[in-house]
Amino acid sequence: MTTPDGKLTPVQHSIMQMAWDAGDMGVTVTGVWTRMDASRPIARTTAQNLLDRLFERRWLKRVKREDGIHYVAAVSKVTTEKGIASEFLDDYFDGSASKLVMSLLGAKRLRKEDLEYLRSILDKNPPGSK
Amino acid sequence: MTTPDGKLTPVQHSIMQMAWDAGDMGVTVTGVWTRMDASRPIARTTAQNLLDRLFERRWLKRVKREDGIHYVAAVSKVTTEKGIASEFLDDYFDGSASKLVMSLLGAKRLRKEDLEYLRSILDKNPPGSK
DNA sequence: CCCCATTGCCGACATGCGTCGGCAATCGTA
DNA sequence: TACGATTGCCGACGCATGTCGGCAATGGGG
Repeated sequence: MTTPDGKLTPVQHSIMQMAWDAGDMGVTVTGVWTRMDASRPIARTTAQNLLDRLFERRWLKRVKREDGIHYVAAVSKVTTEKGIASEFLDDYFDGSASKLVMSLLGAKRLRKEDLEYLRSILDKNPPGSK
Repeated sequence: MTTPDGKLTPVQHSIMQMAWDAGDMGVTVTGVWTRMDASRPIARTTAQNLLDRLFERRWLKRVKREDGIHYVAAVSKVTTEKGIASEFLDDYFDGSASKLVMSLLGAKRLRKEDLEYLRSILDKNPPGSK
């Protein structure tokens, strides 16, 4: 039960991203507000609530410091993204990574660098039996 | 405007899946209800509303036939899945397919068949420069 | 022909999310 | 010291979603 609740929406994920980038330092309401406001104008209380709800759902930890309240990521980015990718696979691609990659290929979302990179990963993986 | 609105939740996607499987025949409220009820007990009106809202959002077309109302997929599965995969990539992996595949790899969601399949895809792709 | 099962549809609910206004406390500077 | 800006927090909204009950119409079997 020290595990986060539920899934992350895109907005929520973007906030977690800021928290991960900030490391132990954590983020503040004003900090998040400012950065979000850059793209789409947002009220300060909006950032506030987003942060608070993420805290209630145990995605963030609250740390009171001299200069105000900081929110620190409670789960690692790597762990979280494994979960996100896995759930997505199960929810929309029948758990088949191949199907997902094929759709990505069809959508032309795999650029040459991606292909080369994937090849390098594949090249140093479990003995390709064949 | 003959384009569907918004994204599909997992439940909604599972219904679209039934519609795609049914092809031109389409699905009926009772049919969807029965199949959903198999996993988790659901009221008939729940299936009804799910179908109706998907219709309002232009994911399904309504076809009145002698034996009742049928709902037929209004968009192809292939097109839809390209979109789903693309949006997911942008929303959670910074648009980078490589990052996504790495998470899948870390989550051990790429089985041997997947790796072999990916290799075969890579093998017949744009002249790997360099 | 009548009754009951099926079908279609309307309205409603609890929840979560993104969004905000307003208020009280605090703090730095003029 | 006094005042304006900053910070923390509560309550609320509109909307989408999954869920359901109830009712009217339709139709097939006894």
